[in-house]
Amino acid sequence: MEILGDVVSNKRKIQRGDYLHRTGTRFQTLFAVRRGSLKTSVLEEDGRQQVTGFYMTGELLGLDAISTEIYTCDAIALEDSEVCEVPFAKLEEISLSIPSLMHQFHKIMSREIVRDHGVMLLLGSMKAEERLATFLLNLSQRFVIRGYSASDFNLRMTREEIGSYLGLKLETVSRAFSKLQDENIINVDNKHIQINDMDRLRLKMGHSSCAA
Amino acid sequence: MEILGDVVSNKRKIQRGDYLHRTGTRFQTLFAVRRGSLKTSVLEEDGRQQVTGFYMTGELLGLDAISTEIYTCDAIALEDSEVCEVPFAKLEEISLSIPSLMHQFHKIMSREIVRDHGVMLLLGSMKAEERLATFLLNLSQRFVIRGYSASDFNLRMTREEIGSYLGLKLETVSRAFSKLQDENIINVDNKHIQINDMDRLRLKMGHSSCAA
DNA sequence: TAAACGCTTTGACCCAGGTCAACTTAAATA
DNA sequence: TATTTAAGTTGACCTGGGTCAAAGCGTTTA
Repeated sequence: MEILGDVVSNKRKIQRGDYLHRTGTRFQTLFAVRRGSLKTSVLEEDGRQQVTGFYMTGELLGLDAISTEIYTCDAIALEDSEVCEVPFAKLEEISLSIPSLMHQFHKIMSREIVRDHGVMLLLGSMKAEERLATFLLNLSQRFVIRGYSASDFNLRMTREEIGSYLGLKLETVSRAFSKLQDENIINVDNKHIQINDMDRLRLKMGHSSCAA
Repeated sequence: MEILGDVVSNKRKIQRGDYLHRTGTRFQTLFAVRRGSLKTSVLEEDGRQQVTGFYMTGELLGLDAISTEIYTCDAIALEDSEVCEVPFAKLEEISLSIPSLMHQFHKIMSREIVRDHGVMLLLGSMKAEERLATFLLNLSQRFVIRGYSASDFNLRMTREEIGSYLGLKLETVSRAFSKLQDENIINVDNKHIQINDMDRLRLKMGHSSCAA
């Protein structure tokens, strides 16, 4: 990622709620998040919408568009953010002369695939509470990596967006938050989350059946 | 894909039920399916299993392993099959001198991401019947590309495997098959599927609510 | 040919989570 | 500061699909 940032950099500010790119428009650049956070979502003809990912500092958007050279999803800023444009053709060109850059890029794409498989597992086989626990632990981990607290953070997305990502309705997300709070595993104050008992939250991820 | 096949080829036969690779083992090669079909699945500590993909001739397995250099899922043959080993280091090396090969490879990885997003949409927002319709149409399309009939084919996987992939129980899959047959949209005889009304099947994908 | 096994179908029942609605709180706008 | 609007919580009720059980088939093994 650092290498990427050095290679090509044309910064772009984007305000909360604004589109970074839209489904169906021509693809030319990837975007590296420098500050803030974004969501990506796909929209079906019948209006159904599914959030496919949340992106924070250092993460890369647009990988899906390489195959058809058209963005396959919308990317929208969850807060005022800043991204770095990475012209894809240029990236490919440069990686021809910097093998480690190419290798790094392959790893990043692969990581995206692994992440998606994780979400598929979550959507395919987990109960509501397990999904939310998994989601919170994933966020927590990503905050830690960026030097923030693992156990005290603010959500950038709404209950509805979380629900869409987790394959749940917003009411179910809200109830799952309340349940975890009742059990003293987390504290919820609107978007402000505190994790009181990381271990028990981890247990929640695993097996709902085992009478936690 | 054809280029890939030319570049590196060390064939390997694999019998029905055998593992092509296992979760946790060291990654060195991608695999291109030459004949037959395979499934990939991830296994959780608590025994839960999720099928993450079905692969047929010409498709590429192992992309998930690039990021950690360890296979993140099991790959198992659904029938007697043959794959072509593609040493990844060699692929990267060669693509340095053949830009079009590198570009093609990037497209393939990207396509996998798009495919996964499609599955996420399916798992996150579709009803049982819609999921099955989507699945059948996807298979149909892939058979057509390979020169087989779009409307008459044999499934290689069990109801349980379909269920796992679609986030449903095998009984639900079976019932959804029966329902589509009752409506004369498809014919089901065990693993033999005939699509009688492609258009109505497509409608099923979209909106269950609209009283089809 | 029988026995055993795995896969599939179907029915009866139940519950997690969806739906609908009322209300509360927070944030944006005037 | 009041007013509107968006976001979140909670309750009551309902249903799609999970669960459990029984039976039907097809295929392999003895």
